Amino acid sequence: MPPLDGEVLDLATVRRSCDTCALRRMCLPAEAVGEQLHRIDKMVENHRPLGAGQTLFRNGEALRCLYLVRSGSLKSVAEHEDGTWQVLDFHLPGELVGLDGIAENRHTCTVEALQRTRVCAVPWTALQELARQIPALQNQLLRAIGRRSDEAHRHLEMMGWNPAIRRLPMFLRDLSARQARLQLDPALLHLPMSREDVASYLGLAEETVSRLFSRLHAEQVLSVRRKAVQIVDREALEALCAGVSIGPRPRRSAA
Amino acid sequence: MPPLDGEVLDLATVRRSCDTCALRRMCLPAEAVGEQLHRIDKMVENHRPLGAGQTLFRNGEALRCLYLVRSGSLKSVAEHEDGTWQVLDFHLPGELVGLDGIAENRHTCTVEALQRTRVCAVPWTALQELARQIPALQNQLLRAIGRRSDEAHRHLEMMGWNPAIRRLPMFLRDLSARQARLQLDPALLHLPMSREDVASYLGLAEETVSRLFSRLHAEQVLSVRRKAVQIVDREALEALCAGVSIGPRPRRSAA
DNA sequence: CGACTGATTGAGTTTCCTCAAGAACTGTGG
DNA sequence: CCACAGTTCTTGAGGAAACTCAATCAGTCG
Repeated sequence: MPPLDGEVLDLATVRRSCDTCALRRMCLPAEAVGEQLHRIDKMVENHRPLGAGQTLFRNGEALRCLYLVRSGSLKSVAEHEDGTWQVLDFHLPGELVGLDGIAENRHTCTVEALQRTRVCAVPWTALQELARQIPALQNQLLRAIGRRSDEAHRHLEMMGWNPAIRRLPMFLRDLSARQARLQLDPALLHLPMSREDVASYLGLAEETVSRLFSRLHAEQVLSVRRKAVQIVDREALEALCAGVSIGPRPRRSAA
Repeated sequence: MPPLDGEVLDLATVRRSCDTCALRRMCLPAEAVGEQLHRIDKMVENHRPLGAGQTLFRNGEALRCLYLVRSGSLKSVAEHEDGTWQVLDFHLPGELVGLDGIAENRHTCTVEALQRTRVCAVPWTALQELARQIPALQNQLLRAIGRRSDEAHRHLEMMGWNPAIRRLPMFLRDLSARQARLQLDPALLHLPMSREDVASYLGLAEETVSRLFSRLHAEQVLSVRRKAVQIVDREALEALCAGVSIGPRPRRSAA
């Protein structure tokens, strides 16, 4: 069996308590102390590990829980009526999943594990109730949802006006930063998703993504071997991210 | 002076109280009753009307209030470092504005009036506090933020894999539905934004949008005269929205 | 070791962008 | 009230980025 990706912290161990969890600071109980922490802890359900390709929940299902990724990774997929689909997000350890169900009390996308993945499950009604009692938790929750739409907006900005050669570096930079937060080497990426997934996420064709990887490899910006991607020249990568935009011309300052 | 757009309900009148507001059912106090309604009402600040082009808040400003559009319309604009910008959203009466500031306690985009516009302002800290006391309000608030990211995701889906000829009809259909909620004629649109704004929102060039309007006019789907757009053949418009997608091929059902 | 899935590369085509010019509307001042 | 200047919108021509189709090349798993 190949070594699992993203297992450098002791994330793979079965959850004991929030108190001892390596991800606590990135999680909902980030600011909770003592008794509060205990109440949050009691609420969390264990959830059996997901194998690659298994779904955490499906589009249309009622919202039951929010999930926090402990180890592994997942993707959020929007499924269209005509059978096409689109990757909306990837989820790494420490990230909250399931927020898509809040508006309608029903999930609006399907979340699927990209590899063997463990999550903590937090029942939504209990969480809402507890948030009412613990102001810091309410705040944490509101901000988590807010962050989700900010991220969607950043995704939108990337898709809107950047050529492909800029999108892929931006994606890799983002992944790298998220790895860094997990105390993993920010230069050594193990993409858990397929080229097709990356392409869908970036709004490009699979072939285009593949060509770009090859090109960046040839130009010594990356070292690419299938899913193992190493950032060889970070400055060059950043330069690509910052490359001249082809968006609308700068506006004259409005009234 | 030309007649203002979107003034069919008595939205233009100065706010008296949430109790008598035509937009109440779409607003935060939707489910509040009696004493609760009064407490929400007391919290709302009057806000002077904005002229076309004036900003409600700017990118980077601290989050002070959420705003509810009473009449008129606004756009959310993301401003990039290199001077380019992108329209992320349009806001019509009954819609909540300012949620972009929640994650970081600081606004991440600039919101600008497209025409003469009135809003109600709700101080954020007071709202948070009150939400703690009124569960229905907390729920309303969480769902409002959740809805915002769902909308961003739908926007993303539209931008990701639809040809231009499909994006514009989808945009018009969306606007039409939002007008219908305001009890305005869903077939008669008065676009308050410029072609450039529409183009930016759809991730297209201004010229492309213009050409598409002309084409849809020629094909009797729309009647277009500058900002006055009439949906002549709704079925045809829907058909365009549903047109064959060029996204990734349908997935075989995953494990 | 062979079949299968996923990734890469090539060739040709399409969509949509850019640049550029002209038309329509808006508002201002004579 | 009309003429003119400034915007905004429309239309045309040409080109480039990225897509589709198709074939080949790893790697993986039974």
